[in-house]
Amino acid sequence: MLSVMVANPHAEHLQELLEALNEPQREAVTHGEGPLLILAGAGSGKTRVLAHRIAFLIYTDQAQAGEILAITFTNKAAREMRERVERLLGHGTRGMWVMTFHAACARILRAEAQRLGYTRQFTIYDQADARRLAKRSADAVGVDPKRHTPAALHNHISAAKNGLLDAAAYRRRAGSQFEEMVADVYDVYERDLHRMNAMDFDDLLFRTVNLLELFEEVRERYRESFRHVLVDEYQDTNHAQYRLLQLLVGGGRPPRRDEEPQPGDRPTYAGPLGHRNLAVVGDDAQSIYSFRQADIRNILDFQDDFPDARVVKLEQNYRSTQTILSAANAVIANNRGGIAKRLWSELGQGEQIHLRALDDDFAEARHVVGEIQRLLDEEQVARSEIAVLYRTNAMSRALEETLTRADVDYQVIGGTKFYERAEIKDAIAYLSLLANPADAVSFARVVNSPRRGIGQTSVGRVLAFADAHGITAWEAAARGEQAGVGAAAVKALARFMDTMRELRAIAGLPPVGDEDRRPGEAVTGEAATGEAQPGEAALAPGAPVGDLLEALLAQTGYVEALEAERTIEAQGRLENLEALVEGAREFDASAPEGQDTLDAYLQQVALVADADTRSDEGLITLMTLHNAKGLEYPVVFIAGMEDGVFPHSRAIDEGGLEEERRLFYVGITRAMRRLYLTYARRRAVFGAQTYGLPSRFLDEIPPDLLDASSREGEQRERAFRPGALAGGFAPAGRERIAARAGGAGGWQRPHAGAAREHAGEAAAASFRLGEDVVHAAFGEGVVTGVEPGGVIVVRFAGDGSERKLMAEYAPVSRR
DNA sequence: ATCCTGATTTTTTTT
DNA sequence: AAATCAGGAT
Repeated sequence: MLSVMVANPHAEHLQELLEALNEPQREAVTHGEGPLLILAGAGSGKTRVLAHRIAFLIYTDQAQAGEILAITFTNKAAREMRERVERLLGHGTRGMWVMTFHAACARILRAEAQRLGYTRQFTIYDQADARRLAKRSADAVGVDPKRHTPAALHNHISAAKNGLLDAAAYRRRAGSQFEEMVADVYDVYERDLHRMNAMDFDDLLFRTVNLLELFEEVRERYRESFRHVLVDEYQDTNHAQYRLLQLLVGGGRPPRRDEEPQPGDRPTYAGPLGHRNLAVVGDDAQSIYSFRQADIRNILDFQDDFPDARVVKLEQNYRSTQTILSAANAVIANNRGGIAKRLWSELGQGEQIHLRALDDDFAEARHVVGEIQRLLDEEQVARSEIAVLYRTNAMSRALEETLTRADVDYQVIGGTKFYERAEIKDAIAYLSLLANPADAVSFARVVNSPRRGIGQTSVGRVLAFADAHGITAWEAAARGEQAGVGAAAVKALARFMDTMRELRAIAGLPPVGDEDRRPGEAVTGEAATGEAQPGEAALAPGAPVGDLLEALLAQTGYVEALEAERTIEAQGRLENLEALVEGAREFDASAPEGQDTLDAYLQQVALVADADTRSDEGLITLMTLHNAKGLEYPVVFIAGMEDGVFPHSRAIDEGGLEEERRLFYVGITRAMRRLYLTYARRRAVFGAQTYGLPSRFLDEIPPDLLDASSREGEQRERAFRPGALAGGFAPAGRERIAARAGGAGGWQRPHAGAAREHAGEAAAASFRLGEDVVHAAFGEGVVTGVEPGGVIVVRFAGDGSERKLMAEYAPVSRR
């Protein structure tokens, strides 16, 4: 090692790079070629190790920037990784692939899609689009929609894809009538996707694996190109991702029993070994994505895959106090199996953990907010140092309302997404349809939005006609009459198509019909090898995406229709669209050399959830426990510590307790100095009151780690400013918890969600447009809309927000 | 084709 | 509590 350093022109940098590391970290960073497994406990500096390793590989000339593929699970993690590497190198990382699995696959497929019978403009369907398509497929097959929801069907298909089973392979394994039916739906779903030149999220992985298995030349090219592959959060990889990595680095093992090929399956590639320069980092105790088919065995069996792998354990935690670590260790000890790790910290015992019981979800929220206010005022804690975590997104509501009321600024990570709003999805669907005329889902979405007099029936006829004749929705729309569409709708369709053709011209796209191969006709085998240079732009660059969007919104009449509504809600939608255009302009400005900007833009929009767009400094952060993985905060609240909420009732039913416990472990270990746990005896779920018991996980925390008032049985709910709501009296957890922990068998735990009572009293006040109202949480506002079903829209003066409320039940009254 | 109303569903977690 | 869906009225 030393000799390398001395001979190296970057010797100074190198030394600096390595000095800042502890011994095992340094071992991982300086490991040379060959497989490397880094078992990194929570807070042990794994991101740091990855970033340093990348810098080390470059400084020691073991790799060029362009020869590194570093994979993360979220875009946010990717961005952070890139920034850290740039800081270490002191310059940019051009050519380095630092991105999510999905983004890397999309990029490879963009270049190679033609080999699989797709054009490079293929559309990426998000979850909602995929579900819609699954519903259509289910209808086509004649599935009873009452018995099987599209979501459930799509989940099965998704699981199959992540297991690398296509429809035929899935059918071969079908062992029940239900699975036969899923196979039928899968068949149609898969065929339609391909016909529409579209892929869902799972396809991005599956098709890339297909590509690398099928085309030796492509496989070799990417193998050579990525001399070193690094993977973060390896415990959360699924089978498709596992297989992808094996193909890229050349390694692997015989199939497991549940992966045995069946007669009729396409043979999988098992060729010569590759460079095997694969470095993975992970922690089996933090595996929390099995619902996405993550397979914890990937990390547990890494040494079977690579018997010569070097294994490094990182056990020193730099984040949390010993009290917090002890709690985390005690909790996770209740799981069976797993790789033994002893996390330790030099940060001292620190403060004990605070546990509080509250009467209901709003009392819980008031307690949390009251404590936050105290920390801000009395202890000079910064807002950015505080996070509130919860199990499900829906739980943010009580917290948000209470924070708003207390005038504490906050941000929610995840949750309702910008790109999921109807007007944004419409605009994106227009772009998708322009780029990919075969995209029937987008076609169906926008053809009558704004209203053009093309209703469900007409759209259905067009799509059925396209289906019957094996043509695209675009082509079918141009032949409305033959499709049996009524005369008025034919005219409307023609006008719509004219508009779309004009927009295609503005986008710089050629007229539809001759620019690309019809999707669905795969170019297979040898015939394809050698043609089509990846990365080469086939089309002339068109107008910038921002301009195109603006033109589109104007020419389709979309903006006009919204303006005509003259409601504040429509005003909000217009503002959202302006924000979208603005974002697109920023994208244009930073896009490299104008080529294929539309495709690149659509890809980014599809793959970048705004959970990872910016997170403002200076705000309290609210998010789900899942979203918190990889983050750390000096002060962490975990709310909703009740059985049925956390662990979630579905997980209890389906035997997912160990994963829930890992999720709790993740939550605890986010905290650096201070950890608060709260639960509510009563909580509104789906608008009905539910009674819950304290989470069984609370019993697993050694009582001496809890602070005195947590243990001593009673304390007052913290006074809540302003407007001092009734401070509830809370005889707290200890007796009940201790009683249960002590008494073997304890008391019977009612099935979660069993106890419910009806909520709300009547007094149906009818509100009228323009009336001044006051809301218990949001304050003063004005009625800006009255909708059917007793829904009113209120614009609040406090924060300018607009919210839909149930007039009958919401705490609003006339002012 | 579109609007209106009542019924049903939603809540795991995400690329 | 609020969103979505289905069926019926216009």
